Amino acid sequence: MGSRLPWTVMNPNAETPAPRSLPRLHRAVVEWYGREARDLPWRAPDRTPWGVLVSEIMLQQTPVVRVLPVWTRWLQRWPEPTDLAAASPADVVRAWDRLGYPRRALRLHAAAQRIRDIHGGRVPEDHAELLALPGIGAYTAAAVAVFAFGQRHTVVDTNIRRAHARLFTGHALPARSLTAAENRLAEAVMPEDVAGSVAWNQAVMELGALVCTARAPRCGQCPVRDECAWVAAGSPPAAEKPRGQSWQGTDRQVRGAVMAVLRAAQDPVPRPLLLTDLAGSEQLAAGHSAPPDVVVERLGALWRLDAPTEQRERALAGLLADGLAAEEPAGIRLPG
DNA sequence: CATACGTGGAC
DNA sequence: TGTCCAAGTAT
Repeated sequence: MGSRLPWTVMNPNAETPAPRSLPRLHRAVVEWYGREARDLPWRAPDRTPWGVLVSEIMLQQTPVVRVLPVWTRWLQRWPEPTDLAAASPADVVRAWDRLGYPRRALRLHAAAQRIRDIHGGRVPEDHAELLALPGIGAYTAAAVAVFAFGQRHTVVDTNIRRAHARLFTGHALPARSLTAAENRLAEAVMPEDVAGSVAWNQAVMELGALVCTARAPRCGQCPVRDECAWVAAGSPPAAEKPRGQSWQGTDRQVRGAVMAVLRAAQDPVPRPLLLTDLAGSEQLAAGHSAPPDVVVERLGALWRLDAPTEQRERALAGLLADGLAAEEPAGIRLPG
């Protein structure tokens, strides 16, 4: 067979070890990383496992540029897990600022307490122990084990999934949810030696973030363009359109607005006042460019859409269930 | 396996 | 302008 197509294209279900061409791929991508990688503080020589762990949690579904300032402040304020463990949940959520998904902040806080209580205040190196921490799933456990402790694990994040899909499988985008086949592929294409595997994981992730991007991939700058199954196939478009996350008029939107009010308030907010504030919330007005009176009218319409009070109450119930807000005589407040 | 979960920048 | 997307996790 004189075909130059990547092995997975010829043998999509293969679970066999790496083909002969992989070392060249490894070298090309790792060299590219050495040239083009971003200078991020959680990659610096003086990084700590705790700093890496914090960065990985913050980076879940959140862009690097938004994480950078918050991460820096966070590490200054809470340089060790035990420092964060001693903080109040309210302070933790406020310091989280507007990174989004504030439950991550609460889980990170809980993880810090667990690290203090059963790991002697040190971030555990063991993958299974990392996985057992709140807020840490398959990706983050592997990422910390690899990037903080230099171990050999398959790191599979959205960047790597996309790069693998194009490079090896020939698809524009990976499936909606992570499949067992993707994990097998990640293991199959990873260098056998520990140092090589760490470099490869880091480099492919960066390649996905900077070059092999979701929207407009910069194939002209790709170090492995000639090896790419997707390019070889003529860069066909994605099979199915991604399903957008609904937002307007959902509990989620209301939860976001509630969080904005509670973050800004130092004292408990009386329930009636909270609901009033929500009606005038910028969050809920965002996306409307009409004059103020029209916006207010539209918001009114939004609230009236279907049982508006019930919707607000449901969002509030969600916050209470998450422990993000506490119900007390004085009003609603952040926990702690 | 699908869905809920924040926030804001880019096209 | 509305849609898509960003180093996922828990249920």
